[in-house]
Amino acid sequence: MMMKLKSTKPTDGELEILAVLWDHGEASVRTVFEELSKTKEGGYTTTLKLMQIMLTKNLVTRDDRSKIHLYKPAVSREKTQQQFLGKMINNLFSGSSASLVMQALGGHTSSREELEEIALLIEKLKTK
Amino acid sequence: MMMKLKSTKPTDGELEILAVLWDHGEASVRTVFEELSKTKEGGYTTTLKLMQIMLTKNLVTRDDRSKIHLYKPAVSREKTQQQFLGKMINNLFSGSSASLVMQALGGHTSSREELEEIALLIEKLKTK
DNA sequence: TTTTTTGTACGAATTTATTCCTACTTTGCA
DNA sequence: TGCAAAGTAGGAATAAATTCGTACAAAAAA
Repeated sequence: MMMKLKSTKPTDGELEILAVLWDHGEASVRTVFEELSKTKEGGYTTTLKLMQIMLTKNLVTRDDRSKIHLYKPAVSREKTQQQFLGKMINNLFSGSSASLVMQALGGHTSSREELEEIALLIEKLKTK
Repeated sequence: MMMKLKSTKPTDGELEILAVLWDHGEASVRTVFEELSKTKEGGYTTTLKLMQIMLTKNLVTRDDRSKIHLYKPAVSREKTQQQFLGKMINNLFSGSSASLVMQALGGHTSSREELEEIALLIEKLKTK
């Protein structure tokens, strides 16, 4: 029987770490820590511990052949985005993704190029 | 000096309660509890306690002239949507609202009418 | 009027997330 | 070699969110 390893919903702190890992592809605790330090307080071992916990939650994988362990995201950015979008659409937008899109477009500025791109996608979706 | 009453970011549990209050405009603990029970376990006093906490956080207001206290949302649905969208755009979409919109459109189905409506909004935004 | 039901208040227990301290190990270098 | 630097592991303290038990007050029903 096929048993998918459950990956729980990342917390806020975990999301920050995942963001770094998604950008780098693979990174040591040191690298992640340095990156987070740019915008955030906190000690080295805090990041370390969090990443260790993420390992037990199967949010990341780890290569520990070397002394310096290298971590990789075990969940994709896109999948995680969908996960959070879905939750938000249910919780806050009564299940209507269109309503979320309208709010996002209305409340946050987008460049003309981005708007063009979105319009294009809509055309494509309409012909489906 | 103008001091705005701080209203902190609602938690998941608080969001569920707010959703009921937004729909009803005003509701007793009993009403909210019944509503939540449709999709969720948990005792009456749990909902009560949560709503009391929300009062101290200024997420709701309360009319306690009658024995049955009536609660109203103190934050608007739209404002809260913007708050969460903003956070999500930063955390998960590298600050690009357009990228969030693309994901939402791509990953969650919308009706043709909704797509039309969005396309219309985009036209309006482009002429700005 | 007595009793039962429905309600609020509040404290305590639990759970989950976060933070940091300390111990120990390995590596690099003087 | 021996010492300092950089790592990981793991436990304990703290914080935040959630859950529920118990006490008591008010209203409704018997």
